[in-house]
Amino acid sequence: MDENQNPSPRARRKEDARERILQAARRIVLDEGFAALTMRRIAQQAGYSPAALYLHFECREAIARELGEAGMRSLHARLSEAGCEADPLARLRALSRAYVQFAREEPETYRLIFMEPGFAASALGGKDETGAAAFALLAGVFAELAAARRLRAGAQPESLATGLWVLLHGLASLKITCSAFLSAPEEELLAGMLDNLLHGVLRAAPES
Amino acid sequence: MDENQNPSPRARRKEDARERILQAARRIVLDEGFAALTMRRIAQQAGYSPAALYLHFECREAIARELGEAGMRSLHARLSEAGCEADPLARLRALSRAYVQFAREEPETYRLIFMEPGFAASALGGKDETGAAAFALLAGVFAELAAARRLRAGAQPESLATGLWVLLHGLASLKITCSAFLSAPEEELLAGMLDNLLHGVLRAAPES
DNA sequence: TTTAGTTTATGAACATCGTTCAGTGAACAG
DNA sequence: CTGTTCACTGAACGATGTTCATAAACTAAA
Repeated sequence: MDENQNPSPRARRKEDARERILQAARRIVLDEGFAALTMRRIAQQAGYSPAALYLHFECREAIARELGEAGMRSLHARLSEAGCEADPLARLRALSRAYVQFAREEPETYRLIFMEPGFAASALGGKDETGAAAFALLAGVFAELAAARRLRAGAQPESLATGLWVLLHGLASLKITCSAFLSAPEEELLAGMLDNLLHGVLRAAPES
Repeated sequence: MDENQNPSPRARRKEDARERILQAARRIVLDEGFAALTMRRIAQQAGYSPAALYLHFECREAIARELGEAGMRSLHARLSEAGCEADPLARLRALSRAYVQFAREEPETYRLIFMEPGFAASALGGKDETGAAAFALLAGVFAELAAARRLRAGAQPESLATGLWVLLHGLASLKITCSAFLSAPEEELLAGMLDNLLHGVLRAAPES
């Protein structure tokens, strides 16, 4: 089909409208939170009638889903940026910091991706390649450590990567829903947890 | 004031009504999920008119909050049951298993307590003693380990307890919102993560 | 340009949501 | 028995997601 090889003014304006609606929705989530993401509110912000949104999106959830996918791309970009550290241990710490930093700076986006029912399930479990790519960044660290024989016997890289994600998500989501509970600064908590993880997982005793 | 030292039939029936409403709400959350917790649905299930609920509760969120507190008591009870293990390491594993098991068996209750905005914050950060008691069960393990000098130098019991909660919550909540992502069985994942944690935290190398 | 057809946008409406309120009957106190 | 309080209801208000008939705007063919 016509991918983008002949952007007729029709299709162009339609794509513009879609993008403007998404932009309005993104702004609402950032400024007023996910709970404020209302069809009427989006329409008002985008300069449309509420009914007009249904010409470009199937339903409210479709908009939220697309917003979640964009958020996942944003998270992946941040992780990619942190993933250029050469040393795997430094990279692991950089990736972890970038992850919780994303959740801290855009809590409503993080909630939309990972804490609302029906989004994360399709984003990570389904065919979304961005989620898989983000996970691969974490898995790469442990794969590299395993290749260098720096993991203790019996440690499986994939399980470790999953465990790291569990840890990061636990910290990020608890900070969002239950910030009063995490008494210590999360950066400090994160550093301590990573230290524990590495102490338990690495073969030798690498300083830092 | 009159705590319960003169249960006039008036107050008794009022308390009964409250309890019946809560019971109906609990059933709805368990059977149809938290999203289905509607005032009209609760009223119908309890045999009341929707408006009648406001004679016993301030608003929908008040009902949900009370349900969340009851859920927290239930979680605390489960943890208490698992907390009678004498050996601290075995107790840690039992507590962890009980935690994720609760989240697996009552995911909607767990979501209500820890994943919805405005509940966990008040339950754990505020003056809710049940949440603090539940956390104390985890902290007790590490306090005991510290007293027996089985923790590695520099390991702070309180931080370790928080870290364990982070880990458990990460596993429980990812299982709920993103079950497709956790490929390995969660029991297996939990065991591996606990092993890593202990390997990194304990002084000697205790088998099992 | 005129005409026919498709696309885009709207306003009104429906069902459902949380919540409020005037009114109704029953249970209580004197 | 009487007057008052209490538990409860039906109807309503505003807001939600969504649909539909209708109108305006743009596109393509005559």
